[in-house]
Amino acid sequence: MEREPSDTTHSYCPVYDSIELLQEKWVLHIVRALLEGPHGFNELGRAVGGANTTTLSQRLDHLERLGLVDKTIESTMPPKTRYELTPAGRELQGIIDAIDAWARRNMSRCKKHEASGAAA
Amino acid sequence: MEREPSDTTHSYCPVYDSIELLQEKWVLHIVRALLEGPHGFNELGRAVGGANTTTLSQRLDHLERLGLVDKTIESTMPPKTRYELTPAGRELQGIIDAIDAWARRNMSRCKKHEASGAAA
DNA sequence: ATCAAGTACTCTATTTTGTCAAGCACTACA
DNA sequence: TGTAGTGCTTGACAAAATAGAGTACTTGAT
Repeated sequence: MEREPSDTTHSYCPVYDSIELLQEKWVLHIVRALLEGPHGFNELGRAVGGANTTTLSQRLDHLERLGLVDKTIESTMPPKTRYELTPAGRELQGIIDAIDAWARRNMSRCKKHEASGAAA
Repeated sequence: MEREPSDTTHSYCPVYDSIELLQEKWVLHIVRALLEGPHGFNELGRAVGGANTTTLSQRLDHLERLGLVDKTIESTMPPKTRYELTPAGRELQGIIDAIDAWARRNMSRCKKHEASGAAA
């Protein structure tokens, strides 16, 4: 009675897949930034808190392939690109809102708890 | 006009910190599993889809230090441990619900989009 | 009694993932 | 002219996650 990640009796859960996506490093930060409006590439990198270009383009590429982000090249040579959320991407607002709500209510307490050496 | 991750003018956002926490690999899966009820260690590992023990104990340790997870050793020698969410941890339900709602509405479309070679 | 499997972990080695630095090709401003 | 900005890509490298073995002990089957 073994279970593998690809186990078909346990999988196919879209929620599991979504979690897999959202826990990719920077993805949630990218979504949060993009919910505030379209961004350029470097601009976005700064907005999310300093993701490096390699990772950033990798993540954006993934989000684009999933149809959550739209990439528009406004001009090639002075390079100008615009990244923005598609309708499906904009629906992620609910998730960010939930995180926002939780964070404002619990995060400071968490850090306090951590600092007070709760692992004793 | 440089910006570093530790930039105090831009930081201190609890939301940013929460995202940092939630995007740690397996954390969302762990929370989702624990919302269904308490779990033992190996049991939890299987529930989240096969995280290895090293990573799992690391994550549980982190969540415990933040006061989101409670660890109870029920017996030392037949080893038996119980992991469960604290009240603050249980409040993460809202986030999982939001992910759940989004996933059911959009995830299948995403995968379709991806498969259809949208990166052409 | 002995074998197989389960509990909760930790340790080491290897693979996967993410990051850093540099560079291209060009514009804008001083 | 030089410095800084735009949007990326590539190759070398570091950090994180993984597999797999090992510890110590119990339960259930044979």
